[in-house]
Parts: sequence; structure tokens; C-alpha cells
Amino acid sequence: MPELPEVETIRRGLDKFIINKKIADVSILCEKSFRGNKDFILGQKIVKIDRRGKALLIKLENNFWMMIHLRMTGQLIFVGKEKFAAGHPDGGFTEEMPGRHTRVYFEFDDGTHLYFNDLRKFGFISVMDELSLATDPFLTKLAPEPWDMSKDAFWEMLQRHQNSPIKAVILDQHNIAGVGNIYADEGCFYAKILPWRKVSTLSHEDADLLLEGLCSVMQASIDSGGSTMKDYVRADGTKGSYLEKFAQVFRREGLECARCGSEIQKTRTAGRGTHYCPGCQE
DNA sequence: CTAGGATCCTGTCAGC
DNA sequence: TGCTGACAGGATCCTA
Repeated sequence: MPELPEVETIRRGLDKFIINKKIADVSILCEKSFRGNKDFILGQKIVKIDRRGKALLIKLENNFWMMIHLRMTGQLIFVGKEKFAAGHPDGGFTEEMPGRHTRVYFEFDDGTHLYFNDLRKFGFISVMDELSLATDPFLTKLAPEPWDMSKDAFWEMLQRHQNSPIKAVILDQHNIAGVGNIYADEGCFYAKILPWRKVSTLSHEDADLLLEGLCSVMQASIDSGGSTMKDYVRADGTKGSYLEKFAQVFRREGLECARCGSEIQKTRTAGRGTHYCPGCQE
């Protein structure tokens, strides 16, 4: 799915396009994708859009909220005079909306629309009041984001997971928020650490470098508009991509490492596809 | 408490 | 062509 940088890209886009618009209608094409009562959001104006880790939080005038989690394959597409889309990179950006994978869509009072597409249906939109938001298990257990965590706090967190592969630890949102499969691999590459190394084998310096790497790769991605769809409107139909521009290892297996020239490899760690350079990560 | 694996769901692709 | 299994930018639930 969209990881933190992609979700932040969506947040900024929605901030530009849907603030102060009133929700005129909600169409639910897949029950599983929509939790809670839509009556609480109908007729309400969008007040602000927050983000916690990979979750988007949309506040309405009546103090109800919508939490949106895109999980693996969610995307949000705003269609008005301009079109804005971000999230999962697969297809659909040029399709007519609603499309084959549209699960929920909103119509605003000015006739514009917001579409929630989600191929695998792992994502969801949840209508919540202030209390359910404040007590939500995902949000309450979410760890700080990399830039809000001191090196010491990161190190202390690691000490609780001595026996796990480092990649598994940083993918767990209870330990550090916002890191997903791309940035876990990219962060390990930055720090020259093999992703399956047991935490117990890492030095404090390794850990510092890894935290620095996570901040760095995610910030670079945010600055470039997330890894997906930034330029999806290009006439030739290609999608702009953080991966093409910045990824050093992710989905680059078989290609040359930009740092040492070795061939990037792919394997499996923590149940996920894992990319690394055998030459300069150890 | 931690660690590891199965699971939710749909689609695509490689290999018979 | 048709089938089969592996895998996918996530997180939870269950078990040990």
C-alpha cells in the first residue's frame, strides 16, 4: 500500500481540493469498505484533514470523523475541474470513475467527486465520533513517526525485539509509524544493514543510521510527491514515480547498485519481498 | 510480553 | 489455451 509518504501526498492534495466542500451524497458499492453510519456525514462540510502514520483522518463540521486506511491497494481520486489521484499505483487513473475497483465514492455540493478505489478490499473508510476516534485501537497503539522519535528512543524500542529481524521490527506500526515495505528496504540500504539481521547484532551506530535513513528516504519521497502518480496526467500515460527516481533497491533486482555496482538481489524476509545489495549491505 | 505464521481479497504473471 | 501456485507498497488474529 501507500506508505506514509504516499498518504501524506494524498493529505496535501485533499487539503487543496476538498476543504470546505459539503458531502452531498455517499455511494457505497462494497459494504466491507465502509464502516459506520453514513447519515452522520451526509450534508457535512469537510473541516480539516489530518494524518497519523498511514491513516488519514478527515474532520467534519459536526465533529464526526472519517478515518481512511488504504492498506495494500487503496487509492483516492478526486475528480473536479482538475484531477488528483494518489495511493496504490496500479491502473485506474485514466479510467472513467467509478471504475471496476471503486468501492465508495462521495459527491460534493459543487458536483465534484472523490473516489475510493481498492482492488483487494483490505482498506476501509470508517465513520467515527470523537470518542471512538480517541479510543481506536490502531490509533492508540500507533508508535511515533521516525522524525518524532529520538535516536535513544529508537534504540530502546529495538532492545525489546532482540530476536527479530530488523525489517520485521520497523514494519510493525506499534514500534515506529509509517514505514512499509519500500522504505524498510530503502532505509536498510541507506544504513548498509541487511534487512534480516537480528536486532541483537546491530550496534547503536547502526541503529542511528537506520533511523536517519528512514527519515531521509521518506522525507525525500514526500518532497517529490510520494512514490506514485505525481505525474499521472502526463500525456503518454506514464506515471511519475519515486521508485524510478529515488529507489536504490526496491524492485531493482537484477540491476546495478548505484553505490557499489553489485547486482541488487531479492529475497524474502518477515514474510515480505525484500530487496538488498549484497555488495554494500552487511 | 514477544515471535511467527495464517488470513482477509482480487488480480497478474511465470511455469507447466 | 487452461491450470496452478506465488506474490502483492498492510495489519490483525491466533498460537506457542
